[in-house]
Amino acid sequence: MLDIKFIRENPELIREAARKKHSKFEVDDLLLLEERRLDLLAEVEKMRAEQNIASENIAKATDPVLRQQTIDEMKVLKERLTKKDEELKKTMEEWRALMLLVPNVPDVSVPDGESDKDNQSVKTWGEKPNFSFTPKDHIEIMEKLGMVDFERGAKVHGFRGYFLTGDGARLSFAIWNYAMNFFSAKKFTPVIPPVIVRKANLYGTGHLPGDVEDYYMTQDGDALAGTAEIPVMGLHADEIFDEGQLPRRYLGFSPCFRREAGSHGKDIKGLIRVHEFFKLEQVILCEANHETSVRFHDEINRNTEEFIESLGIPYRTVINCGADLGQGQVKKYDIELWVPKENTYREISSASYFHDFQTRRFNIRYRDGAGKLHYTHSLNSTAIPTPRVLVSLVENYQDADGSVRIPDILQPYMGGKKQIA
RNA sequence: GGAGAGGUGGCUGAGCGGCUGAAAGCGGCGGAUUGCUAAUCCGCUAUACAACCUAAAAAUUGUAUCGAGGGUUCGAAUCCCUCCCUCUCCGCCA
Repeated sequence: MLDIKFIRENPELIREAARKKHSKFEVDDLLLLEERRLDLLAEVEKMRAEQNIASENIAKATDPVLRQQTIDEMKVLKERLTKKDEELKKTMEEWRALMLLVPNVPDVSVPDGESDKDNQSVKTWGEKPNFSFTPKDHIEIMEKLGMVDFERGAKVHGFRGYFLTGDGARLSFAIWNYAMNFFSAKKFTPVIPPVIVRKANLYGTGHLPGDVEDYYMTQDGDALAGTAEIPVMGLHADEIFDEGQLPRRYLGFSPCFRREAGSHGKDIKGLIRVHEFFKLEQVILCEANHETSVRFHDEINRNTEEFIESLGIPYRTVINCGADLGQGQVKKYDIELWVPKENTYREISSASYFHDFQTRRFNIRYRDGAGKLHYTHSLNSTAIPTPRVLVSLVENYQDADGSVRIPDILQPYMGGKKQIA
C-alpha cells in the first residue's frame, strides 16, 4: 500500500514502477477513481455538516413547531445523503481494491529485466570444489547415507514429499542451533510464530491479493504461512512504538508451506522445491528513513552471506531485476549457492526492503522525538532455509567414497563428528 | 464442544439516545515553586481524511473514528441485528 497523496502527486513514478515490474497496473484508472472519490466525499461531508448543525438546533429548540419543521427537513436531507453515501461506498470499494494492486516503486539501482534470468551478479565468493571423481547429486549422496527418504516421503505425503532421516535430521538441527547462536549474537530476538494465520496477514505482507494460488488454506479460511515473515510482521500490527524501541530485529523460525502451483515439472526431484520446509527468517522494523532501510538491507543480506561463508559453501549474490521483484519490494538481493552436480547456483535466500508498503497495511507505527507518528519501515531476509541448504552442503562436501565431510563450524553441533559416512 | 463476561484515547477506566472526541487517573509536554533530588501547583496533550493556505508546513474549517459491518432515529459510544476478537469456568487434548 502506498500513500494516495504520494500517488496523486507522482503518477509517473507509479507508471514507471509498473513498467519495470512488468505489472499490468494502470495508475490512470486509480486517479480517475480517486477524483470521483474526492468529489463524492466532499458532497457527503457537506450534507453531514448540514445535518450536524440541524441536529444541534433540534436538541436546543424551544419552539415545538420549529423543531418539528427542522426534523422534517432533515428527513428529506437524509434521503439524499443515503443515496450519495451508497455511491461513495461503492466507489471506495473499487478504490480499495485498486489500492491493493499499486506496485511499490523500485529503487533506481534495480536493473531492468524480463525474468530472473536478468538478475545481475554482484558478488561471488568461495572456491568451487575440484573433484578428482565424478561428483554425485544430493539425492544419491543423501539416500546412500540414509539422510533422506523420498520414496516413503511420496508414500506418506505425495508429490514432493520427503523424510529427513538420521544424519539428515541431525544436520538440520545442527544448522538450526548454529543459526540460533549466530543470529542471536547479531542482536536478533528468536521467535517461533504461529504458522496458521489470518488472511489479513497475507494482505499485510503483500502476498495477497496477488498470490492466492500459492497458499494452503484451512477449512476455517486461514492460511498456512509460506514464510515466518508473515506472522512475524503481524506480531506488531496496530501497535505504536517509541522511536527508542526501534529497530526491532527478529529471527523467525517456522515451517513453511508452499503449494508451488504453476511450478509443475520444475525441480521435481530432490530437496530443491518442496511443499514444506523449515526456514529461519530475519525480519526488521526500523525508523522511516530510506538510508536506514538501505543500511539494514545490506546488513541482513550480509548476515546470510557471512553465515554461508562460515559454512564454506561457494555462493554468489545477485541483485534482482524489476520483473523479479514482488509488488511491495523496493529492492531485493538473492543469495545463490553453488550446486556442483547441476553446475549452477541455486537460490537459498532473498533479502528485500519495502519502505512503509507493508507497515501501512499492518498499521505499524512509531512516535518520533517530536511526537509525530510515522509508519515504520520493514525488511526481511532469509537467514537460512532447510533442507534446501543441504543440497549444496552435501554436494560441495562430498568425498569419493560417498561420505560427506561436516563443515568445521557445524561439528560441535553434530557431537564432534567430522563426517557422515 | 458447553456456560458466562467483555471489547472506549499512549495506558487504566467512567459514560448507556442530543450539552460526549468522550469524565477521572496514569503517562507525556510546557510553565511556576524549589540548594539538588523528591514533592506540590497551573496549563496543554488523539488520529485519519478533506477544504483552505503554502515552497513546504503551521493555523483555521469540515467530516469521520468508542472491535468490524449493517439497522432503528432528524440525531447512536449509548438501542437492535450479524460477524470478529479477548477473558473466565467446565469438558477434551500434546
